[in-house]
Amino acid sequence: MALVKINEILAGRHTDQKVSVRGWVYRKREGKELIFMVVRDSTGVIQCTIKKANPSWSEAQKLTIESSLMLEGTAKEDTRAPGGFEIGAEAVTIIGLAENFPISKDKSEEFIRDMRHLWLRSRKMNLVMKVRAETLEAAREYFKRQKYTEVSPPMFISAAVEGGSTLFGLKYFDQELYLTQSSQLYLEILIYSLENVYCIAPSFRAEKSRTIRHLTEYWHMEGEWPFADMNDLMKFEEGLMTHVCHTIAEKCQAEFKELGADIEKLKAVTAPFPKITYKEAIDRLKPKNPALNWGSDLGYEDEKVLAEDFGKPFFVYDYPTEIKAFYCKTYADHPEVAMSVDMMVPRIGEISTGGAREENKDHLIERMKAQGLKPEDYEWYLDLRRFGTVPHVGFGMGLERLLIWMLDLENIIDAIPFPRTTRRFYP
RNA sequence: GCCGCCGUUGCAUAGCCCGGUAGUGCGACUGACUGUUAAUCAGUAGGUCAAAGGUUCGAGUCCUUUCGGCGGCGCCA
Repeated sequence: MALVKINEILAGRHTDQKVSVRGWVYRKREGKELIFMVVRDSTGVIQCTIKKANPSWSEAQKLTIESSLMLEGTAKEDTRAPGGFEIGAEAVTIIGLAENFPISKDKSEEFIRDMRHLWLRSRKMNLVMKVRAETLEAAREYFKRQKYTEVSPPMFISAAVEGGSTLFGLKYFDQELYLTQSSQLYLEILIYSLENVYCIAPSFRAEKSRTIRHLTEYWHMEGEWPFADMNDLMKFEEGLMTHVCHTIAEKCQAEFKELGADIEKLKAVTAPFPKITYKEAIDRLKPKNPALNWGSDLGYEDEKVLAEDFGKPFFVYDYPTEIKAFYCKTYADHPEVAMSVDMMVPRIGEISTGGAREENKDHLIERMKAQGLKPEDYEWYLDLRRFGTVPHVGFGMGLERLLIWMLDLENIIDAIPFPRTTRRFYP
């Protein structure tokens, strides 16, 4: 008897054949002559029936929600069954009898967050995790096609990438270390050997943000490469975003359908994206928000207004130097403007930040001092400018922010299996 | 960091404004019934109302504080 996956049966590939499935009880309805067992595995759910005359009847009666089991029977097409197919069970074997499952149809957000380890079994989380995996795969595929080498940066670091206020500190034997908030500086080291590099790794931020788009631990897709400028950077980001959206639209149709997410939005993503400068953004927003001036940070509300206008991913670039990090390259003829670019999407705002990096050692030291940073803390970073410095660019994109936009998720915590927020780190 | 909302049985909730024996649905258990779609019907069990203090003859309800949770802004991806 062939051991099969449930989605194969639902695709009609085993109709009228004897099959064996392994999985868990998703629903159960018990009658006097007939028991309906809805069984799930990693690929889907299918209704199974067993009649009272069957020797396994008493075993089936014992089944509880989320018990694991092996079930053998005949796959049949049946319009009465949800999904159009069902298995007429001939033998049922309980593998692990489940206790009373705590998650039922009445559940609050708070409760399913406490039950995350069990909620991950839900259809919703199952589907989102599959889209997440496909997204990672599509991103890697794009980087690889463009001849980028995947590298592995450290999570323990000794100095901050930016200010330092958002770093998690930790005891490292007798020293104080931090968890990385971006792998950018380490990618910058590696371009001198491998040229085009990328990584997909966690970033940690100790921001006490209380929103639907912040995690303290999130997955960061970062790329960095030499001999490139702002145009190259935006072109690459457009290409990555387009490739990921189109690949997901093709590969995850079933997941989007069951989740009720809009797949047309992904198909509509095409390069080139709209691009506006920071100054143009300020001019556009000024009538609605008179408080904005050159030098103002664009707030989330401002970004949302812009995003609603475009209705799709777009870039804002050329920000004031004073609101950007020390490593941002500035224009030689007007140093008050930094070569920095954010990609924004509707509802979420920023999903990526990138820019050209300052390659001149003396300018870099000036910028560090202006921001109250000690150049001696960044000796190895300055060495990169001492030994064969090169113009280079890079960016970082938040994987979970990309996912909540693609899937229309209400909260970023559903884009990652084990979310860490300011208040939650269990399980 | 600032602001707002919430906490009643395993789960979801009513009751709080206007103080007077804590009610319902789901789940569990018992039984009936059913090609059912997280079915339906009958019955049973299940609650120091987040904690502490205060007001009161009397507090789930009013007041204060604390704890826990959620969200908005700031900050960011």
